[in-house]
Amino acid sequence: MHSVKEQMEVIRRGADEVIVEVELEKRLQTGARLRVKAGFDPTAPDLHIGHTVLINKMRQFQQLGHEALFLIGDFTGMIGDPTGKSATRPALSKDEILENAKTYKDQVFRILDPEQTEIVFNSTWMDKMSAADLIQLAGKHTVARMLERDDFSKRYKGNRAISIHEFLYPLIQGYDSVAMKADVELGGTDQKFNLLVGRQLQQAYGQQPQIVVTMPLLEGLDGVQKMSKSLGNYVGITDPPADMFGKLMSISDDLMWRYFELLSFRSATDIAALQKAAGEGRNPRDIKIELAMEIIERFHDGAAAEKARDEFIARFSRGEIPDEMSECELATENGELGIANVLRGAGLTASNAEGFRMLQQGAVRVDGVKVADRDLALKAGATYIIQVGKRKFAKVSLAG
RNA sequence: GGAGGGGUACCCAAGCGGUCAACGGGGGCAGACUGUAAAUCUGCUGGCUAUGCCUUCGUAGGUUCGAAUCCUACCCCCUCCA
Repeated sequence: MHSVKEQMEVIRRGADEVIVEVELEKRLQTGARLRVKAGFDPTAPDLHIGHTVLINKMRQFQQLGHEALFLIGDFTGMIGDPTGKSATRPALSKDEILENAKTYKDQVFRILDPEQTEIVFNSTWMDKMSAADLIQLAGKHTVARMLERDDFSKRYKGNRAISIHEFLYPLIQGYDSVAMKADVELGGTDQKFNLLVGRQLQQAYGQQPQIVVTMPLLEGLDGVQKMSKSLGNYVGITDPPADMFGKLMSISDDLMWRYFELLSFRSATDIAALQKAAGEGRNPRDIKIELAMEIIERFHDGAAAEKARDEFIARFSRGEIPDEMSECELATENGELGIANVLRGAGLTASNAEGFRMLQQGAVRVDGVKVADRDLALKAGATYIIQVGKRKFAKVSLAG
C-alpha cells in the first residue's frame, strides 16, 4: 500500500493543476478505491503520444490501486463538438463510433491494465435522458457561470455568436461525472472549465465534487506547438519502430526532459539522476536513446526497440545504407532512363522538377556516389540504390 | 434590408496593365556544421516530352497586342448600421 504522501507525489508529477489538493488528500486518506474518469472524443481514433500523457496519468492511478474509467463520448460525438472556431466537427454514425472505440481500446490497452479498466459510453445514460431531464440539468447551472469560460466571455463581449447547444456541451460532459460518480476526472488544461462544471453539477446532484487533475498539452516535435496530427509534429502510437526512433531522436535536448516528465514511466528520482549525468557531461544523445527505447518498447516490444536503435546507429551515426528499403522496377525507353524520372518513379521525389532541384542541391546519391548531373541517364538491366537526402532510400531495377 | 472592406501559391502577406511563376515572412525540403540533435549559416520551395512550352492570383465571361492588375455577372468571407 502506498502512503498518501507517496500517492500525492505520483499524482502531482507533470500535472498542471490538482483542484483541490486537500480534498484529494482527504479522499486518499479514507483508503477508498477512487473512480478515475477520463473522457475521449471518438472522432479521432488514431492516438499519438500526446494523448497518452493523460492515459499515463490514468495508469499511475491504476498502479496506486484506483479504478480507471475510460469514457467514450459516443453521444456527444454524434452531435459534434462545436468548441473552437474552426469548422464544426462532422457528426459520426453509431457504426463509425463503435469502430473508433475498438481502435481506441487496442491502442489504450498498451498502457492501461485491461483487467482494471472499465470502458463506458455516455450514450448509456444520455440516450435515456428526456427533454424534461435535460431542462432540469440545465437548471443546475447559470449563464453567468457559463460566461466565465474564457472562450465564451470573449465571444460574448465581442458580440459574436454563441449557440445554445454550446452551453449544453459542458453540461453534458459534467453530467457524465454525475452518472459515473467520478471521484477524479483527468483532462487537458484546455478542458479545465468543463471539468469544473462537473464538480459543480455533482454538488447540485448531491454528490461529492470530483477532484480535477489537468495535464498539460504535450508539445510536438517542434517543441513549440502542441502535438497534433494536422501539424505533422506527432509520434503516432501505431508508427513503425524506426519512425518512432527517428522522430524522437530529432527533438531538442530541452524537449527531451519534458518528454521524460510526461511520457516516461521512470521514477522522478531516476530522471533526476539522468539530468545530473547530462550536467556532468554524459552525451544527451545517449539519454535520448533511452527515452526512445522506452517508448518503442511500450507500443511495440523490446526486440523492436533494439532493432530500431541498431539500425539508427548504423544508418545515421555510421552513415551506412539500410538493409531494408522499398524496391521497385521501372520501365525504360531506349535502354535507359533519365535520373529525374528514376527519382520520381521510385517515389523519392514528387515531380521531375523537384528531382532536378535535389540534384542541384547535391542531395542525390546513386550507389553511394553523389550525382549532380541532371542529364545523367541510368542504363537498363541493372539495379541501383538511390538516395535522396539523408533518409530517403530506394532500390530501383531498370527493366531492359 | 443598407454601407463599406476583402478573397493571391502549404499558411500569412505584397503586387494593382507589360520587366510576374508573382517581393517579403512562416512552414517545408536540401546543403554545411553536429549528436540525423537543437541553434546558426546557405540554397531551393508550380508542372512538363525543359535553355522552350503549359497551368496558376475566388468563379465565369469581356476589354486589350498584352491582365493577378481594367470592366461585367456570380459565389464566398469580414466589419459597421438596421
